[in-house]
This record gives sequence, structure tokens and C-alpha cells, in this order.
Amino acid sequence: MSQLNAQHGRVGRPPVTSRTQILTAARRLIDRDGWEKLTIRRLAAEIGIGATTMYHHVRDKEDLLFLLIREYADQIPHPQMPDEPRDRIVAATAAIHDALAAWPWAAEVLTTDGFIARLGDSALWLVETIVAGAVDHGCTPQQAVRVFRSIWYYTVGEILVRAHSARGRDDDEQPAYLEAFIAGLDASRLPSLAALGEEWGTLASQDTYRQGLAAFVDGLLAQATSAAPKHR
Amino acid sequence: MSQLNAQHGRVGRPPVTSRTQILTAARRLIDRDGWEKLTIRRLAAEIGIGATTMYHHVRDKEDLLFLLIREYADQIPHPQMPDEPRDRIVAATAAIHDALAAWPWAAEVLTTDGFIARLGDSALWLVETIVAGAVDHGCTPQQAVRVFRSIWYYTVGEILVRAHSARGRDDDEQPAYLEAFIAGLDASRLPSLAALGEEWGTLASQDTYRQGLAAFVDGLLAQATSAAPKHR
DNA sequence: TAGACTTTTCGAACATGTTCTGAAATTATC
DNA sequence: GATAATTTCAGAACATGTTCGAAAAGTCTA
Repeated sequence: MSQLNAQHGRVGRPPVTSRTQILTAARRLIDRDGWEKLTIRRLAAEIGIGATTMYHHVRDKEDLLFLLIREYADQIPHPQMPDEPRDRIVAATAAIHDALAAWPWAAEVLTTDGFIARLGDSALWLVETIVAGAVDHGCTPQQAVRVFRSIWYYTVGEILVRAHSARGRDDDEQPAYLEAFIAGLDASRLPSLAALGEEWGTLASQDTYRQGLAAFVDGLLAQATSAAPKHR
Repeated sequence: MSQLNAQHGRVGRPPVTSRTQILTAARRLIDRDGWEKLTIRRLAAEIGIGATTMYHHVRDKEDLLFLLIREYADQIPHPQMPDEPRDRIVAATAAIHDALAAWPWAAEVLTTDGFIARLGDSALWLVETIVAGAVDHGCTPQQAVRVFRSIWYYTVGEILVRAHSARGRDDDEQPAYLEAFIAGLDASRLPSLAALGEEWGTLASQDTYRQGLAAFVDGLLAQATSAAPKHR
């Protein structure tokens, strides 16, 4: 019928900007100036368009960051998958964790509603691996989802706390508030904490994510597959 | 020497505002209009001072929220402490969790650097309980700190995800993105997730914090007290 | 070709957290 | 009593995310 005039199949003012162009510029901006410098206005200026034009290609800044995550998520290397279901869960979770921890701006959107659901297929296969691993280990699908969610909370918390602690901590010196904290501990009311003393700072800065993850997975699987949950 | 003229021991323009006055007004504002309405400008107007004056009594907004948390933390009821160290850990952690989850604005500062260290003694005794419980169960102090940190990450993650999911979800209806997510699942590549189907939404909205916490504590204690960690 | 419709673009404006600079109101000192 | 020091107060201004309304630049229809 009207295939003649439908040259581009489009009507309206022709766009001068594309979503992919925005994402490309965003990556360039992040790589060049650091992700803290990624503001809507700077990004728009980088492309050469008005700042408010951005909102026609992207719902809001959160959406922008999310689209970036989906792009990067495609690059997550598929880890070697062990035979044991339990080990597959650990490996897949660690892969997600390491990827997200490597993108500081991921922390900005990690807790948005439906983060998992808004993830692309490329990252969802890791979720699939976790759920399937739990089922393979003997969990019901319902239990498997619970396993995933619990692990997810742990991972999100670790990444967020890490992201907010890492800001401007280059050298080995302990931050000032820590010394005040330790010095102010009341040994009579908080004996265990006071006994730790300066060691708290050392221990708190160590990376124990994987150890905790392994313990969590073991605990969750044991809980799910014990026919009669411990009475006490 | 100069004790005569030191009537109030103070020099300079007399303050018209006190920090406690600010905190009181902040609580009033939160109770009356909801915590989303708590802005620096509104709070200043509520007291009747200039907005920028606030920054003489409070470092920044994060600091303000933190001071509020310390106030509220005094009100955390001391839960009945069970005999078993393991159960004490669970009870203390759940007490912290429930308190923080009840203050939506707590989510804003939960991940700030040194959150624990900036907590008041009134909340620290719960941390003490957790660490002491782990030691009582047979952990070394170092392991006990690891136990606490792991649990803390899980708790932080749960609260944050919950806080960002709860926004404007009153009825039972599933959000739109969830339907799209489920419908878009590729059953051939994501069989477990596709098999769950609509059930994902139901399961994802259930409160499984305590169950996960129990499993985590058990897993952590088992890992710490097993002399020779499992070889595989 | 003239208007209707559609899509994109963008400037103005707003709320917010925050910094800067200077004014105001006291006490201390001579 | 004048001047200095000190502390508190507050207005102007900035960057940011974001909304609103209107202008611009096309296609479609009569």
C-alpha cells in the first residue's frame, strides 16, 4: 500500500541522537574522566545535544546506568562450571559479584526495584545457574529461589559497603573515626569488642566475601534439604 | 584567673539553635510529613532559621540522619537472650535488622563508611552480643569478626533491597516489569527460571530474612569451628 | 501545496545539597 | 569605651537531576 513514501518507515522530526550513541559516549566519559563525572549535562555536552534531550532516549539516570550495566554484563566471562551443584552456585555467584564490584557505578542501581528482572539474558544465565544448581542439589524450586535471594542480599550488601568504604582510601592508614571508635569502647560493657582493639580495623578491611559465600551456600543447602528442619 | 567574666564560658555570638533542637524538629517533621519530606531547607524553615545555618550544627545531611539513628537506636528493645550462643547471634542480628528496617531513612546511610563504628553504645551492645556469641561457640576473635561482617552484609543487603522495593507497592498487583520479565524468559536457555514462571513474583516478595539468617549463622559457625575446612 | 500529525530537540525553571562570603552579636582586652 | 577576637547566622550562588512547555523538522492526507 504505502510502501513508497515509507522510506524510513518513520514520521516526525528525524533524530540526531541514538541511544547507542549515548551509551557509547557514556562509556567514553567513564573511561576518560571517571564515573563520578558522568552527569546528564556533561554527557549531553559530550555528544553536543541539549541536556534535556537525554530524557527522550533514556527514562532517567538510573535507566542510563542500567543500560550500561546490561552492556557490560555481556562481557562477564562464563566461568568454568564445576561438577558439584554446590560449587556451581558458588562459582556463578562469585562471577556476578566480581563483575558488579568492578563497576563502581553499579552500586548506584543495585537495589533498584526488580534489578534481577531488568537484567539482560546475558547476566540471567548466572541466575539460572544458581537456581538450577540448588534444584540439582535437592531443593524444591521454591527453596531454590530462597537460596538465590539470600545469596543476592549478601552479595548486594558486600558490594555496597565496599563501594562506600573504598572512597578515597588509598594508603594503609586507618581512618580517624576508627581510632576514636576503638578508644571509646567501654571494656566493661563491650568486652569482646574492646578485647579486639586495633585489630578490628585490620579485620574489617580484609576481603572475606568468598569465605562467607561458601559458608552461606552450605548453610542454605543444608537447611533446605534437611527434611525435618532442626527443632531448635 | 579569668573565671569572673566567664559567665557562660562562651565567647562569640550566642546560638539561637541547638543540635538537640534540630533533632527534635527533624523527628517532628518525619512523624508529621514523612521522612521523604525531610530536606535541609524544610527543616530549617520548621525551626525558623536559615537553611545554611544548619551546616553549623550538622556536618551534612548524612550526619543528620546518623544522629537521628543514634537517637532511635537507644530505643531498640533488648531482646530476650537465649542460652545457646548460636541463638543469641540470631536474636541480636534480628533485633538490629528489625529496628533498621523500621526506619526507612536508615537505608540512606546504612552503607556509609564505618557505620558500625559511628554507632552509639546503645546499638553496639548488639554487635558485642554477636561477636561474643561467636566466641562462645568456639570461634577465635578473628573468626568472630568475620562472622559478624558476613551477617552484616546480608542484613544490609536485605534492608536496602526491601527499602527500594517497597516504594509505592500497596496492593497485591505485580509490577509491570515483572510480567515482561517472565514473559521474556527464554525457556531453552533459562529452563529453571522459565519453569518458575509467575511464581517468581510471589516468591520474591516473601519475607525470608530470618530463615536465611539462621542458615547463614549455621553455615558460618560450622565453617569456623571445623578444624580442617572441607577439602572440597 | 496547506494543513494535521508526530517525533525530536531544547531552554526555562524548580528542588535539593552544599560552599562561599560576609554580616551580626556577643565576650575579651587594652 | 573602643577595638579585637570569636562564634553564629544567613543570603547568594553552584551543580545536579528532573519536569514543562514550546519550537523545530519531518511525514501524511486532502
